[in-house]
Amino acid sequence: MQDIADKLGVSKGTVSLVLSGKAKSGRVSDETSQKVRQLAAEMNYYPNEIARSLTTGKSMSIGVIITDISNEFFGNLTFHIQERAKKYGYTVITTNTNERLDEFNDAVTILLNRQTDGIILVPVDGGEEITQRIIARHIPLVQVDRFYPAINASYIIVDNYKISAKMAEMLIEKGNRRIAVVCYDIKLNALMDRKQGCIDVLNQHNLFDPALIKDINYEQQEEEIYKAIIEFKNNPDKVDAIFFCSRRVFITGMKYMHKEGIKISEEIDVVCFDKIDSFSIANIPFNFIEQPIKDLGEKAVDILMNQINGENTINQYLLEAQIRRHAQYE
Amino acid sequence: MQDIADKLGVSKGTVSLVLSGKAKSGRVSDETSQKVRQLAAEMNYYPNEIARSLTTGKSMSIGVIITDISNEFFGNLTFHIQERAKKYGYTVITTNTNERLDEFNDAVTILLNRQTDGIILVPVDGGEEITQRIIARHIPLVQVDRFYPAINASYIIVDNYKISAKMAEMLIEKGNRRIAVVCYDIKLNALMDRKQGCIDVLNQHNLFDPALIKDINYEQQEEEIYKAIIEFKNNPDKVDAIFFCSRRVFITGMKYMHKEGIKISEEIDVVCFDKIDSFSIANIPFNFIEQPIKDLGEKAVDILMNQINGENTINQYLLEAQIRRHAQYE
DNA sequence: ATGAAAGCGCTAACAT
DNA sequence: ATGTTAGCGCTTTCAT
Repeated sequence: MQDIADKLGVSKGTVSLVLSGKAKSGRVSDETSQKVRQLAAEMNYYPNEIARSLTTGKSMSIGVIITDISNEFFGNLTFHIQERAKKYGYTVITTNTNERLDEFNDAVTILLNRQTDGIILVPVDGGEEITQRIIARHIPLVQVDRFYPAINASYIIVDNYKISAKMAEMLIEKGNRRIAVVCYDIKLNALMDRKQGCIDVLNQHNLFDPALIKDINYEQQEEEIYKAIIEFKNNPDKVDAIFFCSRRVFITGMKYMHKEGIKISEEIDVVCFDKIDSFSIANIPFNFIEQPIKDLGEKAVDILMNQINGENTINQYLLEAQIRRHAQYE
Repeated sequence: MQDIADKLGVSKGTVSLVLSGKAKSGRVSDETSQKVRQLAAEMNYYPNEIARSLTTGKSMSIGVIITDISNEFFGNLTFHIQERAKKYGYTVITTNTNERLDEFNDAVTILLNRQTDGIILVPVDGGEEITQRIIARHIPLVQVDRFYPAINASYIIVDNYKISAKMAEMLIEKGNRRIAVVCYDIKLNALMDRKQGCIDVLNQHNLFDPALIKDINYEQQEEEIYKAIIEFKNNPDKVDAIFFCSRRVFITGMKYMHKEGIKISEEIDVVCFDKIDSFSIANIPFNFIEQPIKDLGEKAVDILMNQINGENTINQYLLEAQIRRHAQYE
């Protein structure tokens, strides 16, 4: 920048004004503007955003902390966050926690140090303390997909309880009586709500059987899900339907149902919480719950941007999911 | 930092030395070190990485430009890149091009301005010019999954041609004679190699029939793939197998094969180029090609880091993919 | 063993 | 309409 100024015999300040688009305001003459722009192009000058950030105090970047970018749900979520942020002229730094507290803590620290202008995060079990630090430093924050009840901050999540209850109602209406639920044992509201929504409805209809509720340990999901499927298969009182509380659990469950020769839908109905891109490779009918991922991501960014721009209110949104059906051909 | 220095009556420089772990070198006394560390913790001081970057000239971040983070392949790739970068203490900024040149150009410009210490990118059709700028600015660069033949830079890709040819050989060996290929018409080496690998082998065996090679337009893939499936179904000379050149094409193809009542594997064999997480929801046997995504991502980071650390050689790797089988139960 | 000071590249307030 | 200057928070060289 100094180079440009020198060669043109003008000052660095003037060059800065032109190059950061503040030339209009009647401040710099068109002639100078032209010359500066032209020379900048010739020298192929690129502004140094780091230096700019240091002076302005804004990094024009936001941090996103998710569980695992290779997971289809978070991949989609991140995609929409990134595309939305792009519209605002913001850059996105993503990090994975792999559902681990230590990685979550590291991620927050790094983003804080990098002076991201705001943070969107998917809470991890036990992360309240470090999350409070974000707030203490007055860095705009939005929780997504889950939230810490003990923390007073913005969040945007899906109404897991409601849609799960609705799904259970629907299963019962269709004549299912013995309904099983397979869910991780992780103590996060998103998952617990899904399970509880089912259980409450089953109870209302006097159809609740604790033996049909399976809590799966995340680390040993393969074995535990397999075990659950076998139990359901051998249950003397025939199981009518299985509600799988998340994508991965559903995939694994289907695998072992196939292995056990269970005719899905004919013998046992299944439900998947989440839409999977590749449902169509299986020609089997079942219901699934589609979350409004695009809304989730875009709105998270919108809320964050409002906070970055000085708005001081806390926004807590509960979005509605949809029950949909993957149909069978023929 | 100045605050800490003032309160302790030492200089900013000393504090800097301690806090950036350079206290040892016999430079700062243990006593001062202690005091500085303690006070920093009390005041809960966070270093400003932006300022640090400005002085050191290293941003400790790398940029990653991919097609679309919501795509399972790129989600996985990005995951491994991020995890590897984390090990090196680097932060990752990701952006999606959506396979569009304008977005690709924007992405490169943004990363260059942000002073990322290196860039890993998935080339987009026509992006040679801006990619040259990265090189002109001496920013370390690694291409992944694809590469620009006209550009002399590092890359790491999968040997698409070889594995596709091998797959075709295998199909023929198993007795398939009429083998179809469904592939996007995008002019990127990764895709063209997959198609060509098949075609060359078919030709060698005198089994090549141009009518069975379908070039699919990316924008109208649904309709075009459907049309292709119908054609195959109605082909008077029975089609034995279909090689789908990528994940999305496979999923869509399977959908329409189901719709048309084609018995997959029994009537027509299928092959999917790429592994899909949720194959197991379908109890259908078929072969697929698994790319070494983890290697791809990790090695890309390793190569980049070597360059960042001053190594000047260009590394071009061709990794081997694997043929695997999704088995059917019973 | 520690202090002082320059400077990274830019912006913004103030002069002129 | 444009020049000057201070300073963002840190590292690093050179003195002391």
